[in-house]
Amino acid sequence: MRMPVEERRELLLESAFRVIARRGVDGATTRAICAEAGVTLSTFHYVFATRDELLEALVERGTEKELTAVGAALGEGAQDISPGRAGVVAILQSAPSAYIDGVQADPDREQAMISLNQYARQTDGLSDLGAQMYLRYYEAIADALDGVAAATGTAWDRASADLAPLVLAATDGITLSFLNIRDRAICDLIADAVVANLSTHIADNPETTQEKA
Amino acid sequence: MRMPVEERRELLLESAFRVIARRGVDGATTRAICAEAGVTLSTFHYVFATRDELLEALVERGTEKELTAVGAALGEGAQDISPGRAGVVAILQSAPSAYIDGVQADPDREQAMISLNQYARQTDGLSDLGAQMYLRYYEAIADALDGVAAATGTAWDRASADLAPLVLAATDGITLSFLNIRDRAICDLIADAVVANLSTHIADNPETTQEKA
DNA sequence: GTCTATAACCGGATAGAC
DNA sequence: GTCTATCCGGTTATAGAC
Repeated sequence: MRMPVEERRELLLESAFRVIARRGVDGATTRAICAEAGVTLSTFHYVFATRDELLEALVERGTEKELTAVGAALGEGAQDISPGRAGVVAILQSAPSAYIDGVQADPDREQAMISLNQYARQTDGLSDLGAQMYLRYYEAIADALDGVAAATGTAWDRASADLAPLVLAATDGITLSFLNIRDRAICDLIADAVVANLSTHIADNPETTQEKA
Repeated sequence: MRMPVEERRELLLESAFRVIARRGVDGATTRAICAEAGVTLSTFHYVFATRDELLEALVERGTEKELTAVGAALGEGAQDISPGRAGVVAILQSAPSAYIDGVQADPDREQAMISLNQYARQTDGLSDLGAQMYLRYYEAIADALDGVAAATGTAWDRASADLAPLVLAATDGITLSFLNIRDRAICDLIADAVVANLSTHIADNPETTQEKA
């Protein structure tokens, strides 16, 4: 079945991601990817010069997709905004819950993201990309935290950039816990702890001081 | 150089771990492991029937070693015990700091542990082992938390089994953060947050009530 | 127990027809 | 663009000498 290059490229990237989710990066041989995509080796090499090239593209693409997914998840949480500390807590509680829902619904996806991150870290020329990936997550989370504060008329008692690492660490912890023992209750425990911790960093500002009293 | 089987077995396991630390599980070919150990392929297969057999043994051994390492780290922290809330906080602060020191001193070691955990999770017949690994960590951490409380004459306001997941999630988060961006300050931020969170769960008991006033 | 040599296989990549 | 057929390097595992 003939197909323009860009489309075939997308198909191969998606197929590769699915294979990696099931069998890890090293299990994602060109043959396995091609079988998943329903094409032959030649078609693969018509689109990508080498397997490494596909993996690099996949690492970049994975980061972008994850960032938009995170943004979307936080967007949902920001639906029901009530001002003041209570409003912040409500949003803080819904976001990790939504994240855990996502992990539970599609654990293989997270498995693939972890595999790709590890691959990037251990691969010459891609380790910087792994670092950038994390830094961009931090930025996105910090922006989201600022957004929450702004929307609820509150503020954080320290730079949101200092709070973002806690959030990412928590999601990493939640993800690994779930992938290893598949116990949602434990994930909720971790999520509750982060929410509790973040809550201690809400510094009510003038508009909502009445919440405090 | 002749050597009893058990000794050769140990040597091969250690060599394999070092190779995995540098190049990942899939980079740990039998050849690479043998080169690291200074033996030939035949010697490898005299000790282990297959490469998979070595990897399985290594996953088990890795868990044990990590558990004893965690125990030792907590043992150090328990040197200077002062009673009451202040004593707990002191221990809580020293433990993660020591953990981060360890990660910083030998990041490849953590890289190897992560690789092995991921390998176990994605390998048929070893995924249960990955789960057990995590559950045993939880137990060890819960025991340590109980020990801290007992040594300082305090208590936790909830089951230590409900606090353990937070600690492991934090160490996972710290480890991944460091491996990706190598910024110790960020690791300390995460560690501080866990300590702060755990501190909120100290329920002073009769012996140390004076601390509260 | 450890070696050298080799069998058997798998993976990435290419050639050339269509 | 996509196919079939093939090359070639590297990997696991084994055979048989010492």
